[in-house]
Amino acid sequence: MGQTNPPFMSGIPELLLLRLLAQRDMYGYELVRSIRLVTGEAITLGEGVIYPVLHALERSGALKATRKAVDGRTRVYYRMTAAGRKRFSRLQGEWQRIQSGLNMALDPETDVPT
Amino acid sequence: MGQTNPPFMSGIPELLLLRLLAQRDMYGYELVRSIRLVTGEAITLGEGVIYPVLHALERSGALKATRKAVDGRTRVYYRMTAAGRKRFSRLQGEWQRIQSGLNMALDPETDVPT
DNA sequence: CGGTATACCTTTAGCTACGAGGTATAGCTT
DNA sequence: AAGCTATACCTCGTAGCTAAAGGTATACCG
Repeated sequence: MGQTNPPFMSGIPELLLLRLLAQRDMYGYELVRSIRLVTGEAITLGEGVIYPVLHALERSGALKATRKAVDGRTRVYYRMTAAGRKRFSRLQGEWQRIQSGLNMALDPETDVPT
Repeated sequence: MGQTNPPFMSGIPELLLLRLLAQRDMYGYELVRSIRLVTGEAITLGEGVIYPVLHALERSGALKATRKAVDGRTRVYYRMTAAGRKRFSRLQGEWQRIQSGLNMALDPETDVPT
Protein backbone atom coordinates (compact mmCIF):
# COMPACT_ATOMS: atom_id res chain seq x y z
CA MET A 1 0.00 0.00 0.00
CA GLY A 2 0.96 3.64 0.49
CA GLN A 3 4.70 3.40 0.16
CA THR A 4 5.94 6.97 -0.09
CA ASN A 5 7.21 7.42 3.44
CA PRO A 6 5.82 4.41 5.40
CA PRO A 7 5.82 3.79 9.12
CA PHE A 8 6.99 6.21 11.74
CA MET A 9 4.75 8.92 10.33
CA SER A 10 2.07 9.39 12.93
CA GLY A 11 1.98 12.91 14.32
CA ILE A 12 4.72 14.04 11.99
CA PRO A 13 2.66 16.03 9.50
CA GLU A 14 1.26 18.12 12.32
CA LEU A 15 4.67 18.70 13.85
CA LEU A 16 6.15 19.79 10.53
CA LEU A 17 3.32 22.18 9.79
CA LEU A 18 3.63 23.81 13.18
CA ARG A 19 7.39 24.07 12.77
CA LEU A 20 7.10 25.90 9.46
CA LEU A 21 4.29 28.16 10.56
CA ALA A 22 6.24 29.08 13.69
CA GLN A 23 8.59 30.91 11.37
CA ARG A 24 6.14 32.75 9.15
CA ASP A 25 2.65 32.69 7.64
CA MET A 26 2.27 30.30 4.74
CA TYR A 27 -0.46 28.81 2.56
CA GLY A 28 -1.27 25.16 1.95
CA TYR A 29 0.30 24.56 -1.39
CA GLU A 30 3.45 26.36 -0.26
CA LEU A 31 3.64 24.18 2.83
CA VAL A 32 3.52 21.04 0.71
CA ARG A 33 6.55 22.19 -1.29
CA SER A 34 8.44 23.49 1.74
CA ILE A 35 8.15 20.24 3.66
CA ARG A 36 9.90 18.38 0.88
CA LEU A 37 12.69 20.96 0.91
CA VAL A 38 13.33 21.41 4.62
CA THR A 39 13.45 17.68 5.23
CA GLY A 40 16.02 17.21 2.48
CA GLU A 41 13.52 15.20 0.42
CA ALA A 42 13.30 12.65 3.23
CA ILE A 43 9.63 13.38 3.79
CA THR A 44 7.03 14.17 1.16
CA LEU A 45 3.46 14.87 2.16
CA GLY A 46 0.64 15.14 -0.36
CA GLU A 47 -2.10 17.74 -0.29
CA GLY A 48 -4.52 15.08 0.86
CA VAL A 49 -2.58 14.93 4.09
CA ILE A 50 -1.81 18.61 4.54
CA TYR A 51 -5.24 20.14 4.08
CA PRO A 52 -7.12 18.00 6.57
CA VAL A 53 -4.44 18.63 9.18
CA LEU A 54 -4.53 22.36 8.57
CA HIS A 55 -8.28 22.38 8.98
CA ALA A 56 -8.08 20.39 12.17
CA LEU A 57 -5.45 22.73 13.58
CA GLU A 58 -7.63 25.69 12.71
CA ARG A 59 -10.66 24.12 14.36
CA SER A 60 -8.66 23.46 17.50
CA GLY A 61 -7.49 27.07 17.61
CA ALA A 62 -3.81 26.44 16.93
CA LEU A 63 -3.98 28.30 13.64
CA LYS A 64 -5.93 31.20 12.20
CA ALA A 65 -6.72 31.29 8.48
CA THR A 66 -6.99 34.34 6.26
CA ARG A 67 -7.93 34.31 2.60
CA LYS A 68 -5.82 36.49 0.38
CA ALA A 69 -6.17 37.04 -3.39
CA VAL A 70 -2.88 36.92 -5.29
CA ASP A 71 -2.82 37.10 -9.09
CA GLY A 72 -6.45 36.16 -9.35
CA ARG A 73 -5.89 32.99 -7.31
CA THR A 74 -7.07 32.70 -3.77
CA ARG A 75 -4.60 31.63 -1.15
CA VAL A 76 -5.46 30.67 2.37
CA TYR A 77 -2.71 31.85 4.67
CA TYR A 78 -2.28 30.28 8.07
CA ARG A 79 -0.91 32.09 11.09
CA MET A 80 0.08 30.43 14.33
CA THR A 81 -1.73 31.46 17.50
CA ALA A 82 -0.41 31.42 21.06
CA ALA A 83 -2.20 28.11 21.55
CA GLY A 84 -0.45 26.80 18.46
CA ARG A 85 2.95 27.76 19.78
CA LYS A 86 2.17 25.95 22.99
CA ARG A 87 1.04 22.87 21.11
CA PHE A 88 4.16 23.00 18.99
CA SER A 89 6.52 22.98 21.95
CA ARG A 90 4.57 20.20 23.60
CA LEU A 91 4.75 18.03 20.51
CA GLN A 92 8.39 18.80 20.00
CA GLY A 93 9.15 17.68 23.55
CA GLU A 94 7.21 14.48 23.00
CA TRP A 95 9.11 13.84 19.80
CA GLN A 96 12.40 14.27 21.67
CA ARG A 97 11.29 11.80 24.27
CA ILE A 98 10.20 9.11 21.83
CA GLN A 99 13.21 9.65 19.64
CA SER A 100 15.77 9.36 22.40
CA GLY A 101 13.99 6.41 23.96
CA LEU A 102 14.03 4.57 20.68
CA ASN A 103 17.61 5.47 19.87
CA MET A 104 18.68 4.27 23.29
CA ALA A 105 17.05 0.94 22.54
CA LEU A 106 18.55 0.72 19.07
CA ASP A 107 22.06 1.51 20.25
CA PRO A 108 24.14 -1.65 19.79
CA GLU A 109 25.87 -0.86 23.09
CA THR A 110 22.59 -1.29 24.91
CA ASP A 111 22.22 -4.84 26.01
CA VAL A 112 18.91 -6.44 26.73
CA PRO A 113 18.59 -7.13 30.46
CA THR A 114 17.85 -10.67 31.60
CA MET B 1 -7.46 9.36 23.28
CA GLY B 2 -4.87 6.81 24.38
CA GLN B 3 -2.41 9.10 26.11
CA THR B 4 0.43 6.89 27.27
CA ASN B 5 2.94 7.69 24.57
CA PRO B 6 0.91 9.75 22.02
CA PRO B 7 1.69 10.35 18.40
CA PHE B 8 4.88 9.38 16.73
CA MET B 9 4.24 5.73 17.53
CA SER B 10 3.46 4.20 14.18
CA GLY B 11 5.85 1.39 13.29
CA ILE B 12 7.69 1.73 16.56
CA PRO B 13 6.35 -1.35 18.36
CA GLU B 14 7.45 -3.54 15.48
CA LEU B 15 10.90 -1.98 15.31
CA LEU B 16 11.44 -2.42 19.04
CA LEU B 17 10.36 -6.04 19.01
CA LEU B 18 12.68 -6.84 16.15
CA ARG B 19 15.53 -5.04 17.86
CA LEU B 20 15.15 -7.07 21.05
CA LEU B 21 14.67 -10.37 19.29
CA ALA B 22 17.73 -9.71 17.17
CA GLN B 23 19.72 -10.18 20.36
CA ARG B 24 18.10 -13.30 21.75
CA ASP B 25 14.90 -15.34 21.93
CA MET B 26 12.27 -13.89 24.22
CA TYR B 27 8.61 -14.40 25.11
CA GLY B 28 5.78 -11.88 24.99
CA TYR B 29 5.46 -10.91 28.58
CA GLU B 30 9.21 -10.52 28.84
CA LEU B 31 9.26 -8.27 25.80
CA VAL B 32 6.69 -5.97 27.37
CA ARG B 33 8.90 -5.48 30.41
CA SER B 34 12.11 -5.17 28.42
CA ILE B 35 10.79 -2.43 26.18
CA ARG B 36 10.11 -0.24 29.17
CA LEU B 37 13.63 -0.82 30.40
CA VAL B 38 15.69 -0.44 27.24
CA THR B 39 13.94 2.79 26.31
CA GLY B 40 14.66 4.28 29.71
CA GLU B 41 10.94 4.34 30.53
CA ALA B 42 10.38 6.64 27.54
CA ILE B 43 8.20 4.09 25.82
CA THR B 44 5.73 1.70 27.43
CA LEU B 45 3.77 -0.74 25.33
CA GLY B 46 0.89 -2.79 26.68
CA GLU B 47 0.26 -6.45 25.95
CA GLY B 48 -2.63 -5.40 23.75
CA VAL B 49 -0.06 -3.87 21.43
CA ILE B 50 2.67 -6.47 21.67
CA TYR B 51 0.77 -9.69 21.10
CA PRO B 52 -0.97 -8.69 17.88
CA VAL B 53 2.31 -7.44 16.44
CA LEU B 54 4.10 -10.65 17.39
CA HIS B 55 1.37 -12.69 15.71
CA ALA B 56 1.58 -10.58 12.57
CA LEU B 57 5.35 -10.92 12.46
CA GLU B 58 5.02 -14.64 12.83
CA ARG B 59 2.43 -14.84 10.08
CA SER B 60 4.67 -12.85 7.77
CA GLY B 61 7.59 -15.19 8.49
CA ALA B 62 9.79 -12.72 10.34
CA LEU B 63 9.54 -14.72 13.56
CA LYS B 64 9.14 -18.34 14.54
CA ALA B 65 7.30 -19.25 17.73
CA THR B 66 7.97 -22.17 20.07
CA ARG B 67 5.95 -23.02 23.16
CA LYS B 68 7.96 -23.90 26.20
CA ALA B 69 6.67 -24.94 29.64
CA VAL B 70 8.44 -23.28 32.56
CA ASP B 71 7.28 -23.79 36.14
CA GLY B 72 3.88 -24.98 35.04
CA ARG B 73 3.34 -21.83 32.96
CA THR B 74 3.51 -21.87 29.22
CA ARG B 75 5.71 -19.37 27.49
CA VAL B 76 5.77 -18.68 23.78
CA TYR B 77 9.31 -17.92 22.73
CA TYR B 78 9.96 -16.02 19.53
CA ARG B 79 13.05 -16.45 17.40
CA MET B 80 14.01 -14.15 14.56
CA THR B 81 14.33 -15.65 11.10
CA ALA B 82 16.54 -14.50 8.23
CA ALA B 83 13.53 -12.69 6.79
CA GLY B 84 13.07 -11.01 10.14
CA ARG B 85 16.63 -9.78 10.18
CA LYS B 86 16.16 -8.34 6.74
CA ARG B 87 12.97 -6.60 7.74
CA PHE B 88 14.67 -5.25 10.84
CA SER B 89 17.46 -3.59 8.91
CA ARG B 90 15.04 -2.18 6.37
CA LEU B 91 12.89 -0.64 9.07
CA GLN B 92 15.90 0.67 10.90
CA GLY B 93 17.09 2.43 7.75
CA GLU B 94 13.67 3.96 7.25
CA TRP B 95 13.66 5.17 10.81
CA GLN B 96 17.03 6.83 10.26
CA ARG B 97 15.73 8.54 7.18
CA ILE B 98 12.56 9.89 8.77
CA GLN B 99 14.38 10.86 11.91
CA SER B 100 17.13 12.82 10.22
CA GLY B 101 14.70 14.46 7.81
CA LEU B 102 12.56 15.63 10.68
CA ASN B 103 15.47 16.77 12.79
CA MET B 104 16.82 18.74 9.86
CA ALA B 105 13.48 20.49 9.61
CA LEU B 106 13.27 21.11 13.35
CA ASP B 107 16.78 22.52 13.57
CA PRO B 108 16.44 26.24 14.40
CA GLU B 109 19.35 26.90 12.02
CA THR B 110 17.26 25.64 9.13
CA ASP B 111 15.40 28.53 7.63
CA VAL B 112 12.28 28.10 5.60
CA PRO B 113 12.99 28.90 1.94
CA THR B 114 10.90 31.56 0.26
C1' DC C 1 -6.67 25.83 -27.73
C1' DG C 2 -4.57 22.41 -25.08
C1' DG C 3 -1.38 21.25 -21.54
C1' DT C 4 0.93 22.32 -17.28
C1' DA C 5 1.34 24.63 -12.91
C1' DT C 6 -0.92 26.74 -9.17
C1' DA C 7 -4.29 26.46 -5.55
C1' DC C 8 -7.95 24.78 -3.07
C1' DC C 9 -10.73 20.85 -1.25
C1' DT C 10 -13.28 16.03 0.05
C1' DT C 11 -14.07 11.19 0.26
C1' DT C 12 -12.77 6.62 1.03
C1' DA C 13 -9.92 3.17 2.58
C1' DG C 14 -6.98 1.01 5.57
C1' DC C 15 -3.55 0.44 9.11
C1' DT C 16 -2.41 0.13 13.76
C1' DA C 17 -1.90 1.57 18.53
C1' DC C 18 -4.37 1.36 22.62
C1' DG C 19 -7.53 0.26 26.36
C1' DA C 20 -10.45 -2.88 28.32
C1' DG C 21 -11.50 -7.14 29.22
C1' DG C 22 -10.97 -12.22 29.59
C1' DT C 23 -8.64 -16.89 31.00
C1' DA C 24 -5.55 -19.54 33.90
C1' DT C 25 -1.70 -20.88 37.05
C1' DA C 26 1.70 -20.04 40.88
C1' DG C 27 2.89 -18.15 45.07
C1' DC C 28 2.59 -15.14 48.99
C1' DT C 29 0.10 -13.26 52.80
C1' DT C 30 -3.51 -13.06 56.14
C1' DA D 1 -8.78 -21.52 52.99
C1' DA D 2 -9.38 -17.26 50.95
C1' DG D 3 -7.62 -13.57 48.54
C1' DC D 4 -4.25 -10.85 46.35
C1' DT D 5 -0.49 -10.11 43.24
C1' DA D 6 2.38 -11.58 39.57
C1' DT D 7 3.03 -14.25 35.56
C1' DA D 8 1.49 -15.44 31.03
C1' DC D 9 -1.35 -15.79 27.28
C1' DC D 10 -5.02 -13.79 24.31
C1' DT D 11 -9.07 -10.91 21.61
C1' DC D 12 -12.16 -7.24 20.45
C1' DG D 13 -13.64 -2.55 19.51
C1' DT D 14 -12.54 2.14 18.94
C1' DA D 15 -10.57 5.83 17.18
C1' DG D 16 -6.90 8.41 15.18
C1' DC D 17 -4.32 9.41 11.31
C1' DT D 18 -2.06 8.77 6.91
C1' DA D 19 -2.52 8.32 2.08
C1' DA D 20 -4.30 7.93 -2.55
C1' DA D 21 -7.45 9.32 -5.74
C1' DG D 22 -10.36 12.32 -7.45
C1' DG D 23 -12.63 16.87 -8.10
C1' DT D 24 -12.90 22.18 -9.15
C1' DA D 25 -11.05 26.40 -10.98
C1' DT D 26 -7.79 29.97 -12.66
C1' DA D 27 -3.45 31.54 -14.98
C1' DC D 28 0.11 31.11 -18.19
C1' DC D 29 2.84 29.31 -22.06
C1' DG D 30 3.36 27.61 -26.67
